Amino acid sequence: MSGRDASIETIQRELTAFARRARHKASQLHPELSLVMYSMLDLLTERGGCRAADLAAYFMLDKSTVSRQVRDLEQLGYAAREVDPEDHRGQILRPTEAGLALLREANEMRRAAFTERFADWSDQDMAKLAEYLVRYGESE
Amino acid sequence: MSGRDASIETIQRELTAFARRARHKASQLHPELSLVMYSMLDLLTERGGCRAADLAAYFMLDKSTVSRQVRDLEQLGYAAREVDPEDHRGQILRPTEAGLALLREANEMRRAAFTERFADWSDQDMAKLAEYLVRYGESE
DNA sequence: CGGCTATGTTGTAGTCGGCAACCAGTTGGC
DNA sequence: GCCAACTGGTTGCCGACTACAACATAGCCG
Repeated sequence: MSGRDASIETIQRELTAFARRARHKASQLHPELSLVMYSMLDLLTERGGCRAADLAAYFMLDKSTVSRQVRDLEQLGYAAREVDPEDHRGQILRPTEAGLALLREANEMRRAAFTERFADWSDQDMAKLAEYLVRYGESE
Repeated sequence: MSGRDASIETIQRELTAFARRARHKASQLHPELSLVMYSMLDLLTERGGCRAADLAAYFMLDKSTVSRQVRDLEQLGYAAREVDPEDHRGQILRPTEAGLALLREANEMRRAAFTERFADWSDQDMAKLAEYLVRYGESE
């Protein structure tokens, strides 16, 4: 097996291992916000508002799934919807103040856990891992 | 926010996004085998047989969940059970020939998909990503 | 033997996800 | 202008996965 194939094996095994543990750890880290809702709120904040179709595309989820999650987010008061003035079919989703506060809190808890995990990493290595993951994510 | 914190934000977001997409991709790659069953079959093969309790501990799943998954694996003919001769409470689980063949095929398909995804990556970058992921996984 | 622990199974319920059918708004060809 | 095709979103329905609790069975130790 070539070095390339060995790297591929390692990468797929590690990413799969991560996927297996993600939900378990997520519920431990911030029990008040499901992983899905957290991720969606995070993307809404990152992009400063987007449509449900964008969420569905980004997370590779069915639009019905996104529709229900968005409905719950709105009912919990963490996100608000307004009709897109440029296209009345769509809705612009934005996090509310409560949503932003919850997100900040959850982020801080998660950041603390990650900080501990990366205690012995150099700044350069962390930046490079982040860069690789973005590059990998973009190829999906 | 420091560069370190920014890296942590990116890493956690990308890894979470990966987890969300993992199941989706897994079902596309080998529809006949769920990600959980694949992982279990993989561990059974790697360890050359183990008990349901070991699977539960490794995947951080409830024993009832494992029990049902194992039952399905057996009904599909991909795994076999036998009472542990040393402890009649437990069962030794082993992949069948069909299970091994399915695992080989799924592995090959996955490897091919990853190969395509990394087509424009240099050997060095792939090796470094693999190294980072292993290092990250070890800290879990 | 009698309590305690460990291994699995089953019942129940909740969450997440996809598919299909549907409605509403937009776009493009005629 | 008008109808067809497409897009964004909602809802009904169902299957997959998971946890928790209750239970049966088998070993362990006093």
